[in-house]
Amino acid sequence: MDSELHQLYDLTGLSSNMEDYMEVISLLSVENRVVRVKDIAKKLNIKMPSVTSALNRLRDLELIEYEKYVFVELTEEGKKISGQVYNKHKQLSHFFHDVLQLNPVTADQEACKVEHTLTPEACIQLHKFMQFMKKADDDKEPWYAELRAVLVQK
Amino acid sequence: MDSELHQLYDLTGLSSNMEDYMEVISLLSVENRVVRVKDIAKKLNIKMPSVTSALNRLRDLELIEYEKYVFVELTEEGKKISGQVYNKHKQLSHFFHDVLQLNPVTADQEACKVEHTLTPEACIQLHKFMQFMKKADDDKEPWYAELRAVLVQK
DNA sequence: TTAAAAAATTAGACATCTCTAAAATACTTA
DNA sequence: TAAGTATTTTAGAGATGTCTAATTTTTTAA
Repeated sequence: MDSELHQLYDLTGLSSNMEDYMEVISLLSVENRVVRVKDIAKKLNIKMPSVTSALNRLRDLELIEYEKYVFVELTEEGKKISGQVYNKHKQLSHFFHDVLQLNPVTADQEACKVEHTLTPEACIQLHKFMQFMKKADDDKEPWYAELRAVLVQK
Repeated sequence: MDSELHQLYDLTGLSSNMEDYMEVISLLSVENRVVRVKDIAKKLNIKMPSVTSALNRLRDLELIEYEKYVFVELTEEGKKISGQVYNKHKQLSHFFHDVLQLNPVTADQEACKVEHTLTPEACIQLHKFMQFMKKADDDKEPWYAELRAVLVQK
């Protein structure tokens, strides 16, 4: 159990920016048939030449398959890493939305930033915490309703 | 009340690194009589020339008073900003320690990283959340004891 | 099938933040 | 007070990650 969680939250060894690229590539490869430089740039709010140079670095790290003018694909290693980042993201985004009651968009933005900094240990604890909170919500615990009321207040 | 909180958590407009410098300078000016380049470097785990160049930038921003070979002091604006960062830090460190049950050192490290990314809105919600949790702890709510038990488990 | 439009890349610059090596300044103590 | 030590700064380089302008390649459509 412990080792499973560790696997989920293992560090990638990538910079925040590179992790962002991996995550966006992963998202786009689900959303669209192909992953375009233009779309990566749009999602990350940067210009295309920045994407090209990032893709070259990610290819050198063997996290993507990429040749000039050809669409991008994740390698097995790349899928593993983007999956790890995405798991952290989901966890955090739930925390910010379901617990702290931020609106979904803000919760997502917040998760985007924090996901790169959380250590495996913190993720494991957050995971346990979120399970507890989810159960309280499902069981309609009165204290959980109170918490929600407090957080929704201006 | 709302505006008070906003003031506490307002963004500094500084990069993560610059915020770290401000925080360390603030800490050292409490700990020691004077703030030395050497000590800043040690706290941030970097070399002295990096500190010198950061100090020049912070002086240009009028956040510190600094002249070559003379000890560093925070300006009023600098105190305000380092205070804001420190408040976020304290909040987060409590969350990681008191709620998620990370050990104090890890909790502090985690806070150090996250403190630069949290928006004012998220901070406000976290603040409310922490107040609720503290009250539950003080009131010895059974569910709070359960939560703690879950989080302490391996 | 070829001209126009769209997409992507290259080239080169710039900001941030770090480093090492060497020089300058300040402090200490014999 | 002068020599030696500690501290700080300068100079210059390198990594990361961004940009604009110009060029190249691919796609589209007349």
